[in-house]
Amino acid sequence: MQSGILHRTFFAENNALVVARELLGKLLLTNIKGEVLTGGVISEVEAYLGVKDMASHAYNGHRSNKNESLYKKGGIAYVYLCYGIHNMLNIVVNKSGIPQGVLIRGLIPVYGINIMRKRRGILNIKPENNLTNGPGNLTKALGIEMRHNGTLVCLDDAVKNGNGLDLEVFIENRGIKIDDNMVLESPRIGVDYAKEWAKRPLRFRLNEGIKPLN
DNA sequence: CAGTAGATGCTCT
DNA sequence: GAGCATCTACTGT
Repeated sequence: MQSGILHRTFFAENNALVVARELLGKLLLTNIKGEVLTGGVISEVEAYLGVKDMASHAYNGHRSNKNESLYKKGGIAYVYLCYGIHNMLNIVVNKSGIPQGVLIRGLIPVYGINIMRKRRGILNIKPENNLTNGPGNLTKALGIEMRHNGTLVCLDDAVKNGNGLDLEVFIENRGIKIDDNMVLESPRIGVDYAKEWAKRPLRFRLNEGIKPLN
């Protein structure tokens, strides 16, 4: 895979399982207008496998204004509000009509640490390794909001302004290799209601102690 | 440490 | 009106 912002084909031509695993070690970055670049290395993700997956918002073909983004062609953001407080970021994957996504749950902070602290409202109070851990925390640190729902997060030649210059939220490859022995697999968080799907190992995270930088 | 209550707002029934 | 793909602070060891 080339370095730089990922291309839409990667998201649109792979399933959530493949993309989830591959996103570990990539950089999730935000360039919110008028602010400094913020973000870091993706360290934790979950795959949501769509219509058959009881933990998915698209289970059994469920479809509404809220989750409409999931049904679009991969390579855009699916952002929704959880517990009335937290914005959750998924990357939509697979072809149009196949509603799969990858939830971003954790980052190793790299860029714009002070801005991220400011957005979190913790300044110098909390230790840095909690700055972008957890799906609600990282969206807050990166300035990701509901207005980003449905927006492109990668390059797409077929789309107007798909050259990456206008992206506020995007994913980059910096050539960080994540070997299988660096990855922990476990059940997903907060989906106990999903019966047998609650136990499937669809959560992937970097082993503690491995902190790839640059 | 582990366990839990409360905050909070929108969608769907 | 219920129920959420959560987080923090507070309790009790």
